[in-house]
Amino acid sequence: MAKQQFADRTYHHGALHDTLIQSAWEMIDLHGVESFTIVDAAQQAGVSKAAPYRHFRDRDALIDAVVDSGFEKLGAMVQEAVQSYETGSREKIITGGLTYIRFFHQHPAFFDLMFRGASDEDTSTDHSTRPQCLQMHIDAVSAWCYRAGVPEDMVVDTAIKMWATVHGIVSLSLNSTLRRACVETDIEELLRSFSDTFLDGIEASCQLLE
Amino acid sequence: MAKQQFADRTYHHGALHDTLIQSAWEMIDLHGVESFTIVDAAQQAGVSKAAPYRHFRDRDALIDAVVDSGFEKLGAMVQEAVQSYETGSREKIITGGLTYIRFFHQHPAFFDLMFRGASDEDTSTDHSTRPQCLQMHIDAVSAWCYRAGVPEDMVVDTAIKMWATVHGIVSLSLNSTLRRACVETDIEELLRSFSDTFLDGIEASCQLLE
DNA sequence: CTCCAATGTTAACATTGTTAACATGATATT
DNA sequence: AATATCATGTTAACAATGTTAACATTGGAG
Repeated sequence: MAKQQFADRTYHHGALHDTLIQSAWEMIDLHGVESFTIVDAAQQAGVSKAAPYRHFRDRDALIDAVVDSGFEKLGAMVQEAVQSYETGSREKIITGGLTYIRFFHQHPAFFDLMFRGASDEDTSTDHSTRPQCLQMHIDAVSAWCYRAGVPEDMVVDTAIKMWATVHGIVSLSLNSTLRRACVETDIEELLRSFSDTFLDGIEASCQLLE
Repeated sequence: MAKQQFADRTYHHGALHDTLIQSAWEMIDLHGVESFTIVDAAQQAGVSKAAPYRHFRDRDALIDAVVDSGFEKLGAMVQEAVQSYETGSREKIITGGLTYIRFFHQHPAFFDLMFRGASDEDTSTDHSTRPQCLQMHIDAVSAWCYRAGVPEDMVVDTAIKMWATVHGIVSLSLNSTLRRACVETDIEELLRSFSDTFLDGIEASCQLLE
């Protein structure tokens, strides 16, 4: 459906690369990676099933590109949500986390995909969007740490712990088996209280140092 | 290699169901799920490629059974590691978490697999090993909470948060992109300090209530 | 001992990923 | 403007896999 603007055009598609990534995103978003095929993607774009191979080495490479676009979307969404909050505020960190949660609740199929362990050591493509997302988070935590008097050498540690928390919560809430165990738990409230307990703990331990 | 005890036996294999699960475990453990095929599994068991369909509806059903066996292994390993610790102790919880981390560092391919979100609502098979793993953890946290004077209605909440923490840490340490950000971080030490900060926070907030 | 249900085999088939050989046309160069 | 070139698309093949149907074997219940 749709995408007819290119379907009956000329011999050359003109924007196949981007169209494939976008189509693939939508298809995976709706039905998961397992059922995603190059054939379907090509058909939806109105080209032959061999055409995608002019733009992507193989199926995995296309999926990899879709994952990159996912990190872009995630980064943009977090940035958007976070910008109005004061630099160094606790709310800025928590809002980032909440947005992270909401993003993957909207696109659950991509959670597994974007953080699967077996990411090839693919040096050919860029992938810079991935560390960027983490860096945004580290910056926010870093600013808060500075304000709260947390020593320099604990910043990355603190950021990692906060990220692990948010990530673990998402994973929990997306897993069908484990979800049953906490069906009545408000996920967003869970993150808030968790963050507060944790950040309180950091602050307390740092005040002892002074 | 191996499995010849059944290979040249009779027309009927005799233990194909379990053999397939075990072979599949090993193959996935070594090379990941994507490259796992029914054909290979059948060949390794010394049967035709159609034989597995007498025991499993399709490829996914076999993988699902392997995942169940994984939860069994995980549960056994945690139980083993934890049993010598005192009921209700903080160390018992942390040791459980450390074992969880070690298990998935030994079997990284199964982390994605065992916690993938799109687990079908398959009511046909058992799957009771999955909640069992979580229940063990909840019990340990529950015992600690009782000792620490944490009110009843905070127990599940606390257990979920601890689980999310451990799970997030594993996910972080297995992901190739994110691993780089914390390459010099000692994962096990990270869990210890995180747990201490968090559990201290819980204890402190509960003492205020008294 | 006989029969049947469980389990295994062989032989097909559609789908998919992938490549090779060929076609087209947008664009730079003369 | 004419043309050469290279990126991009097409068609036609292929092997591998998942899956099913039709048939074979056998262990065990009656």
